[in-house]
Amino acid sequence: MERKRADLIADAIEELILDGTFDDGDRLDEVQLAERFNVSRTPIREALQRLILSGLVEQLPRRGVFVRQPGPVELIEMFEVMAELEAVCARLAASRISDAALAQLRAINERCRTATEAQDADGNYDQNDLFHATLYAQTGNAFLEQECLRLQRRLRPFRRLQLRWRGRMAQSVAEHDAILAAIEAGDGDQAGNLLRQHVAVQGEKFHRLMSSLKPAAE
Amino acid sequence: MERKRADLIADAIEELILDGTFDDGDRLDEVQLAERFNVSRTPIREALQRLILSGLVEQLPRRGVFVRQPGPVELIEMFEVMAELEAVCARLAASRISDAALAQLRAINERCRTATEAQDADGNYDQNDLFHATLYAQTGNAFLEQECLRLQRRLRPFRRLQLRWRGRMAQSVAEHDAILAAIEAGDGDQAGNLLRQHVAVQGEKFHRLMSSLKPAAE
DNA sequence: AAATCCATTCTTGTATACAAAGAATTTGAC
DNA sequence: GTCAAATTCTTTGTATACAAGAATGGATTT
Repeated sequence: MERKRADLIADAIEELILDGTFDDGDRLDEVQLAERFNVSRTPIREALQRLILSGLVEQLPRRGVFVRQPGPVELIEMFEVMAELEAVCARLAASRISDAALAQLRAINERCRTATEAQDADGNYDQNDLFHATLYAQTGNAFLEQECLRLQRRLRPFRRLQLRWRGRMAQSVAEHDAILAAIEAGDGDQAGNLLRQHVAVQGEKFHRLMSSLKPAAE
Repeated sequence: MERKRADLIADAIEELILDGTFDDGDRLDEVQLAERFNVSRTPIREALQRLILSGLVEQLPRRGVFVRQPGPVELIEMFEVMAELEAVCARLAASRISDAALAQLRAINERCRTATEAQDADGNYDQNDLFHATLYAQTGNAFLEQECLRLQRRLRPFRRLQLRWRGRMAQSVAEHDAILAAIEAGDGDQAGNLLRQHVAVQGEKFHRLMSSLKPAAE
C-alpha cells in the first residue's frame, strides 16, 4: 500500500542510514541519490522531506541535508520518553485489556522464552517488539498506539545493540512475566512502574555502552 | 529562521485549515493553492507533505490531499495522551526544576490570574500555554519538551474552545496553584496526578461540547 | 606570506513541461 | 430511456530546465 516511488525511496534511504552506509554528518547529495535510484531529483527531495520530518536527517537551508544520528544525550532522552510512554500504556492496558489479548501476550512471551533458550537473538528481538506493540494496541487509544510505534521504530536500531548484553534476553523475558502478572491483577500502577523500568534499563545499558566506547574515539 | 517559501506556505495553509477556511473533507487543490500564493505547484506540494506528516491532512494516492479534522474519538484520545505526557513532565520537573524556573512559573500563573480577573480570555489563553510550555522545559529532557510542544500545538484550536466554559479560567488558575505547590514540595506523583486531571478535564469538557453539538448536525 | 575580495562553480530551491492514472462525460447499443 | 463502454479531460506524480544563493579557489593587495 505504498503510495509512490518517493515512499519506497524514503524507506531505502532510511535503511542506508541505519545500516551505516551513510554515517553521521554525511551530506545526502540529491543528484547522487537520484542516479543511484534511477529517478529524477524530485522524488528524492520528497523522500528527504519525510526523513527530515522524522528527525533522522537535518536540513540546513541552501546547504543540503545531513545525516543526524542522535548523540548520547538525545538517546537517553528518547529512551526516557519511551519508558514513560510505555508505562502509560501498561497502566491503561491493565484496565482495558481483553482476556484474549492477555492470552496473546502470554503466547508471545512464551515464544520469546523459546527463542532465548535457543539463543536465537533475532527471534527474541522480533517477538519482543511484537510484545510491546501488542500492548500498545490494548490501551484502547489508537493515537497513543501510533505515537508509541513511531518512537519504537525510531529507537529500533539502538535497542538492537543492547541485546548483546549477556543474560539480558532471559532477564527481559522474566520482566515481561512480571508485567503480565501485574496487568492480569489489574494493578495498573505496578504494571506501569515495571514497564518503565524494563525500558529504562535499555537506555541505561546503552548509555554505559556508549560511555565505554566514546573515550577511545576521542 | 524559516527555511524557504514552502515552509511559509505550510504555515499559511495550516492557518487556513485551523481557522475554518478549509473544512473537514475539503480537497486541497494544488493549482488553486499555487495561484493563491503566486508560486508554482512545487513548493505547494512540499508544504502539503509537511501537513500530511503532521497528520492535519490525509493523502489518498492519485486522488489528492484532503483536510482531515480529527473526529471526537480521536480528539479524546489525543487529549488523553496530552494529559499523560504532561503528567510525566510534572513528575520529572518536580525533581529537576530550578528555583528560578519555579519563580517564573509562579509569575506566569499570577499573570493568568490577572487576566482572568480582567475577563481577558486571550491573555489567559496565552499565559496558560506559556505555563505549560515552561513546565515542559523544566523536565530536563529536550526531546520530551519537543514532543509535548508538538502535541500542544496540534490541540491548540480545540483547547481554545473550552475556554468559553463559565468559571473554567478561574478553576484553571487554582489548579495551577495546586500543581505548583506539589512541585515545590517535591511530590512528583502528586504533581503528575494533578496535571493529568487538569488536562484531562479539558478533553472531557470538549467531549461534552461535541456531544451537545453533534445531534443537531446529524 | 597572509588575508581579502571577486569570480566561477556547484547545489539547492522553484518553475514548467511531460506522463500516467482516475474521474467524468458522451456516445452507442439494447 | 437507460446502462455500459470508450474516450476525453482533469489531476497527480515525475522529469527537466532555470534561477539564486553559498562555497571554493585564485588573484591581487597589503
